[in-house]
Amino acid sequence: MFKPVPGSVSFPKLEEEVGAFWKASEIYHKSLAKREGAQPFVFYEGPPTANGMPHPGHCLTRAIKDLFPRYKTMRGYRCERKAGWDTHGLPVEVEVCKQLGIHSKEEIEAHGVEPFIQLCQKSVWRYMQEWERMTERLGFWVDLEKAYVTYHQSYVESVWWSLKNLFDRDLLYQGHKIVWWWAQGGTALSSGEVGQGYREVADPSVFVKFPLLDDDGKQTDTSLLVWTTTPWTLPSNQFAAINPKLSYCNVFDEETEETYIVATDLVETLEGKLKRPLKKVAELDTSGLIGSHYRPPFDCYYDKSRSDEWKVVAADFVTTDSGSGVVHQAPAFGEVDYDVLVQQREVSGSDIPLINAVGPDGKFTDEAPEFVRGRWVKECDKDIIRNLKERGLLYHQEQYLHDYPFCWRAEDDPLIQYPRESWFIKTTAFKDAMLENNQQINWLPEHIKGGRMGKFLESNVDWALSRERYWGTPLPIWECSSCGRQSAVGGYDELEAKPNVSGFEVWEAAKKKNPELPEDLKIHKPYIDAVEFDCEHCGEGRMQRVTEVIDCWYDSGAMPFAQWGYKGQDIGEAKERFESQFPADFISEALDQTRGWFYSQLAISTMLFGEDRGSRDEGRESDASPRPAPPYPHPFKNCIVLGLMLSEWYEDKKDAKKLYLTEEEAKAACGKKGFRHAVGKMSKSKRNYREPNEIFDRYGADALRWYLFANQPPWTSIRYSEEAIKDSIPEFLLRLWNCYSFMVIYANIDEWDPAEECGVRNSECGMLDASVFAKAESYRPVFDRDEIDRWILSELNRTVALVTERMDAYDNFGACGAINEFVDALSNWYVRRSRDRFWAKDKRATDKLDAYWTLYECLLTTTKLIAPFVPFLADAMWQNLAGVFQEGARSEGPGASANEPSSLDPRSSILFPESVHLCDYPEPHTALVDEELSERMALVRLISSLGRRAREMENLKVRQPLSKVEVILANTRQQAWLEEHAGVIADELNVKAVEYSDQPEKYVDHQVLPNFKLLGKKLGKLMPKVKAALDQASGSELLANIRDNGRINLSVDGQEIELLPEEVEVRITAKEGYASANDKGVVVVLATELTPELVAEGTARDLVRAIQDTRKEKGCEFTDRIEVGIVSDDETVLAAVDQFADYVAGETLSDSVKLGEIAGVTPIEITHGDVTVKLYIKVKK
RNA sequence: GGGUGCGUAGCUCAGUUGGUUAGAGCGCAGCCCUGAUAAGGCUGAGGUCCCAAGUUCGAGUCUUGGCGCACCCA
Repeated sequence: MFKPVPGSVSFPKLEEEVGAFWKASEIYHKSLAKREGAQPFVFYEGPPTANGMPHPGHCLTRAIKDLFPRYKTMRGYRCERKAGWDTHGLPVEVEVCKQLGIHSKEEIEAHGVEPFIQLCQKSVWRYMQEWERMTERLGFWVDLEKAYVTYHQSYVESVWWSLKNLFDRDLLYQGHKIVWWWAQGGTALSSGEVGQGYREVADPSVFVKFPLLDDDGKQTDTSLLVWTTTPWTLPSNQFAAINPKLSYCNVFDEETEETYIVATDLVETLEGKLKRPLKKVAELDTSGLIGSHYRPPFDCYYDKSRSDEWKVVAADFVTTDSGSGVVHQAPAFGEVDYDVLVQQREVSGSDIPLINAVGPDGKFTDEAPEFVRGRWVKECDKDIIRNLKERGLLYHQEQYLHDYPFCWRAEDDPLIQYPRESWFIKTTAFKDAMLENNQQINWLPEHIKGGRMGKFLESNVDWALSRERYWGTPLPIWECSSCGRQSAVGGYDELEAKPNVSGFEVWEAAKKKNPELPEDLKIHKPYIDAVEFDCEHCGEGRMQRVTEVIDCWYDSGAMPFAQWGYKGQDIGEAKERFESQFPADFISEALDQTRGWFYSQLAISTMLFGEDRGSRDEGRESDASPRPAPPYPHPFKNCIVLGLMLSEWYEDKKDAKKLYLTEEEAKAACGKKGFRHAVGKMSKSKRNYREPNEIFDRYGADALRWYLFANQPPWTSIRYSEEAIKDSIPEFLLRLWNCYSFMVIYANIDEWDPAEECGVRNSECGMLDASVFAKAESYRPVFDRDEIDRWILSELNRTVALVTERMDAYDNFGACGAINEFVDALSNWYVRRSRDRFWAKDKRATDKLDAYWTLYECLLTTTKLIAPFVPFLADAMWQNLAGVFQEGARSEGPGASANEPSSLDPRSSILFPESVHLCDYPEPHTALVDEELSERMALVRLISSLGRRAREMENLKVRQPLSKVEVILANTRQQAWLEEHAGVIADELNVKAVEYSDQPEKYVDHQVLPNFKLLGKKLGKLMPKVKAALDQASGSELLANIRDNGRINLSVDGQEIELLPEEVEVRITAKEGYASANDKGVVVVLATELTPELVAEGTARDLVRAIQDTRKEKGCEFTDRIEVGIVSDDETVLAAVDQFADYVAGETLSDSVKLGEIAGVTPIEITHGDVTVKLYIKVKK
């Protein structure tokens, strides 16, 4: 016996039970144990940070990350899923600062780095529980207990090892980076922080004369007209940039009597500003101009160095949108300006110094012109302009409105771009290798490859690795205090073995003071900073660690090896784990990770394990890359790039602040039309989305998962639409549940039990498929069963094949579509059409047993099919459907089985998979797929639907039988099919006969159209005329032509044209005046005349429905028997009872159906058409 | 300013190598069916396929140029 299925089901409750069962029975571990030794399917978890609340967007990533590993596991692969946590970085520090109520680095230092990082370490786990609960509740199977954590010592050491490798290969170097600098706070700001602080301000916009020098270094009478909006950077000028693609000219200004060089296109604009004409003297050869020398506006550096360093350079970022087409370059204060310097260094082969007249405090240094020294740069703009004016170098000045960033913590402080010493990884040396690697990755959607990722790689710049912060992986570089030479350290033990090493006592003291401190902190600031040792280079100084930590993106990008603590070992577990789990078959994150985790992984892997390691001959110690060096792609082969998650809500039209998450709620609060629909970014403050936990409680994880998988390809932007999540219950989950519930109800009534049928209860029964079922005598070969059985099994196997194909292509959307279509066919055609067979009296009728086996097999296979998608529902169904094979050996239900002893060997005490997740994914039985049968059944369904449409239009209820339906088909091949299915159609449409009209002309018009696809090439330009000719000719004549001659002959434009039958398409349309409907080459015509017999039968059916309703209202069991009495003075009712009493009795489980009252029973009044009938129904107990 | 993606029904989206009646779901209006049904089915209204030009016998689909939106970068 199956466990009875409750009348109404709560999916959230069911899921809690299934989840508890998984936990207690260790199903996840068993699913791995089962695949011991199998081919691995490698998955990498992109580590989230747990110091923020999990967000609906994380549900999507985690759901997709769960889906494919589950699928691949069922397909026979072994898929480990090691969880991971990203724990370092500025966001953590900011959280802690908030907690402490401090901002700047000075304040952190004042508070003490040691207590600060201890707080950071704790803060990392703030929302751990919420994350674990969300992960579990969503059904994301991942090994949380063995999660990798980026601050753990083994992880940090692994990162160190990789950095040492890069350092030793001369790929790690120090340089300048231009950052957005908060001078007052003494810190750089991240791009996110900068983005928050943009404000529109008016800055000066000045045109300054830079006199050109002749070959002897003498000033000429021609000046570059140079534009800038940051006059304070002029003392640090190093170049003037022009765009060689623009044209430039000399203009003579009669007022100043000087000649200037400007972009030709800007002359007119300039004239407008000056309100006087300029005289164009000559077009200039830009290539000749490039390299020309000029005199910079201030001499503070000019005097001290070689004058030929100030020159005109080419730069394509110069535009004619504003300014003069000649742009002032101060490499210290602009990223693009700095790039120009780097280029010039390369071109000249000399180390041109970076000129910087400003200190880190934002004040001019003593190198600056005297009148600005020691002053905040932004305050000096005016004085600098005045000074230029006095010296005759200022040509024009105005105000310029633009957006400029201010500090988000001190909003009066403008930020400045400022050079900081920084460590870089020479990723540019690997640009081609990364591009090649990228080329081999299967990106979904595909456009990421050549688009966002490809373009990003094309414009690769060296990775600025270091951060002047506290909570992060310390940069493992030690520098000699005496000779200044540097060494990289690849591990803690390596450090301990250094000559005369000291400083470990700082950690030991801290640990002694607070034994609770995690060991992992010893490799962090400030403890690690105390460790120093004798210089290996000069033997005199002490080696001390540089102060920086590294970019936490490097941490996460190192996870392919760092998760195992791999440090290039030749043997051992770390090596084996790493090598067997590299590269990943599958990863998935959202689009924003393109420049984040996707890039950091790709870059690190290409540099460390690449085919082309950018071999360099001047490596410091060794230039060997670590093993392995597998072919591209690595470290991941397939990557689903998820779209952004948006939210959907409803706003009160009168007050947009009032918002509702479902239309229902909005309607209740604002009336039917008092609200508007909105889609947009999720916002915590707006609260325009429902927390994941609440979604789980209201609708369940499966509803959410199905919504995420089935409603759109995962890379389009996905709305977190509560409405749509809710809809996935009736549209899919409940529909399937109803089929399952139907099966269980009737199987139990009929005492049909597959295990008993097979005689294999509690013994070996494999994966519960046809090979086991065939042991049952009642399990007949599919080919002997009813057509509808063969049909649904054909659909099932077609679906299995399609789903497998789609999932192998990482197309969950397509797979879900196929599953959904199948469940719809099962529910709305198979079960509905087969109900009579389940209700048949003879419990052992072959036809009935066929139906049970067919439905059972469909359901069981479906549970396996949907297991990766909706794992809870699938397992709940499986427990009951398959559970009968284990009766007695199992306790009741998933929740109750928590007491079972746990065993990691799925075969030891369990004879069949105790969970659907331990099953193999179904294989399609192609022999059972019958495409023609699918097509036929589709036609039958189409005819039924057309028939109902015709009834609808004539207002003829389906309950009223009609004498016949006539069907006209455009495709004569289909006629024979129909004859075989007449019974089904007659039944569906409630007609006595299905006929094929011998006078189609009476009901339909024929239209012959050219088959454009076939004829397009043959006819070319004649096409429209042929179409017109066919239009004009009589359809039935053309048809007769085809019938008699096998072709159509036309004369078009004096040309004889012959059309073969396959070159035309025949359409039929129903004529007016009949109860008919048509579509896709089918016309259905209903006979509408009613005889008294038909009316009586219709009435009888109406009575059946009324009695059934009453049974239901009275709460009858399906098997309760009743007595029926009917009182009416209507002739048709009397006739109906007279003629169809047996029929009514049979349909309603009545022992008797008679005219007249039943004593002691309160009658129920029903209406049939416009007459009233009294029903007496007595339930027999 | 540059890059990438996207503009199809009131909303959210499908739409095969270009083929002539552009589909689905939701919503709206109306109806039907129902002893598996918190279901299901049918019908209706609703479309300048963002605009323009081009290629072609034929363009939602291809090309070019606009316009608009989103994201990333500057």
